[in-house]
Order: sequence, then structure tokens, then C-alpha cells
Amino acid sequence: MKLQLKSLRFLGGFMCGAAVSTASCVAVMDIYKEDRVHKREENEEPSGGIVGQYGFPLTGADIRYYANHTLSYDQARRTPRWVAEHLSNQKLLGNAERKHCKFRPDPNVPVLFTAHNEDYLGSGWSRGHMAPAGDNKFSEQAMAETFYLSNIVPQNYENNAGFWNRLEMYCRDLTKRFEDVWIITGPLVLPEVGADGKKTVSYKVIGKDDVAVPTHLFKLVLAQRKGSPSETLAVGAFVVPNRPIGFDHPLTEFQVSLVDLERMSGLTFFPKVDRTRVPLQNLCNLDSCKLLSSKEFNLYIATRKVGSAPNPHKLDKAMSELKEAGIAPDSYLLNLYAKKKKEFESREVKDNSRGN
DNA sequence: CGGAGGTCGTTC
DNA sequence: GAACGACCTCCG
Repeated sequence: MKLQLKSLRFLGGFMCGAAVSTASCVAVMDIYKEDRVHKREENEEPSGGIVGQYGFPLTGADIRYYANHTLSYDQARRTPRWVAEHLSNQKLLGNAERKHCKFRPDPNVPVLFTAHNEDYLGSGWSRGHMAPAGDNKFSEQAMAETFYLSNIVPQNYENNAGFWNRLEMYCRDLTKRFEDVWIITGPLVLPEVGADGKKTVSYKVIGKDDVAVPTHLFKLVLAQRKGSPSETLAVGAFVVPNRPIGFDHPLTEFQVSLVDLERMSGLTFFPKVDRTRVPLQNLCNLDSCKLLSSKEFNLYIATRKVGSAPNPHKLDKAMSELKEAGIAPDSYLLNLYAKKKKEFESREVKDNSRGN
């Protein structure tokens, strides 16, 4: 009997009434009211009757919890369906570093259904985080877990390092203006209209494991600002093609309504938010939804390079690259450069005296 | 920040 | 000799 119930929970989807208090699930039940029939049948016949004598298929879509992200995995596509995380200004503080992390198969996913690094390497697609590593500066453990391939999808290189990177930066920046930010990110395979005018869903797969390459990625942002008498809840939903997106494309170009994203993804987001009671504001009206410009982005990259330059040559190279791009360094970068330059000079003096 | 690849040692 | 991990170098 116990085993039977456990199996039902693994099916996912309609756990609400069974495992959680009904009060918190009113919104869900409203949305799924046509499914109450199915749910009741399950309750009345937990064994599934003769049809379920040997059990029903397991999907592996049950929710998996990690230190700072939560996801549902798609065993057929070897990618997550969605990945949820919570951001706050506190979590962005810390010194956890990517260089101590490694991409690896998620040990919690059955070997039969997991992706491997070999699927990605040399495939022409990069390993794109859904929950970003950079959102976990506060914890080595949390950051390391984002490198599990259960949190990764095949992503276009330029998109990953460029537009998507800037979108992730914008999300982190939101924590300066909102106490709590919840983000759900995932892959999409959207229909495309062919030459005959008919729609087809098709997607590439890579590696021995046939990891699905999404046509698009979505990111859903729920930002909350505490305040009296009522708090503010703002939502922004974005669907971005999995290809290079230049600086001439604003984020708002890829904004869609929450309902449209739900229709595209087949997911019902934030089911505990009573949308009829709490007015959800448009994030891009309440906030800027402006990503870093080309100049701001290049300045940021140069500052990172200067900060991590291991020798004077790399130090000067980072600065000259910026100059060639026609971008003037700001005072912060100039100070950082001067400081690093001094460090290298003093180190050289030490080395010389030791050598003599 | 987001990624890649190559080299060299160790290991069986 | 293949396989793997640590380390270095490279790109946007």
C-alpha cells in the first residue's frame, strides 16, 4: 500500500490535494478543475485497478531539489523542463568561483536518461546553465550543483555569452530594487511554419544521448517589493530564440504575456499566486528591462579581465582591446588597472632581488 | 559574466 | 596506450 502511494506521487501533476493543504491550492484547483475527475478516480482506486496492476509509467518529472535551485527533468530530451530559483542581494554576495566547478552528469538522474559532457563537446553547442552559476556566489555547493547537466541545455555560444548573459545580469540587478526575485528558466521547442504554410515542431539532437537542442529559451521573472499597505508583484516573461542576438535587440522585443508562455510551455507558473486578487504588474513598466549596452558590456568584460589578469602582458592587452573598441575606461577600471600594475611591478622587484 | 580548447602529469 | 584530472590559455 505504501509503495502504491509513493508511485502515485512520482506521477506528479496532481499532488496538490494529497500532499499539501487544500487552502494553498485553490488557484491550482481552479486551473485544473476539469482534471478533478481524474484525480478522484486515482483517490478512489489508488491501486489503479486491473489496468494498473503492474503500475503506470514513471516520467521522472518529479521535482528535484538542490541547494539553491529546483527543477523538473525531461528524461526523453535529457534537459530540464524548467528550473526555478530565488534571488536576493544577499545570495549574490560571496566568493564562490566557477573555476572550482565542473560540468558533470547529475548523479540523481538515472544513467539511462542523463546527458554526458561528451554529448556537448564538439557538438557546436555550448552547455548553457538554466539556473546560472553567477546567482550562487554565496555557496560553493550551490554553485557546483548548477553544473549538473540536469540544469543544462544545448545553447548557441554567442547567445549564451552575449544576450542571455546580459539577461542574467539584469535579473541579478533586479535584487537591488526588489527584495525577492523568483526566476523560472527552461528550454522550448516551438513550432515553425514551413514553406507549405504548415506548422512543424522539429529540433536537433546532439551526442550519443540525443540531447535535445531547444529552438528557444524562456525566462520568467517574478519580482516582489515589500511595502505598505500592499506589496508589489511584477512579472516579466521572455522567450528568446536559441541563436545569436545582437545589441540592437532590446529585451522587450522578446517579452510575451504570462499566459502565452504558459501555453507555449505547457506549464502553469506560480500556482500559489492568486492572480485575481493580487494585480500582477508588468515588470518592464515598473522597471527598465534594459540590458547592458555594447559599451557597458565590453567595459564590464574588460574590467573582469583586468581584475583577473595573471601578468602585466594580459593586463595591458585587456586595456588595449578596450581602446581598440573605442571605449573609454571609467575611473573604476583605471584605478583597478593602476593598482594591478603596481602589484606586478613590486612583485618584479622582489623576484629580481631574490635572483641577485 | 558566459563559455571553449590544449598540454602535461598520473594512473591502470 | 587510453583515460582522466589539474592547470593553463583562449574567445565574446
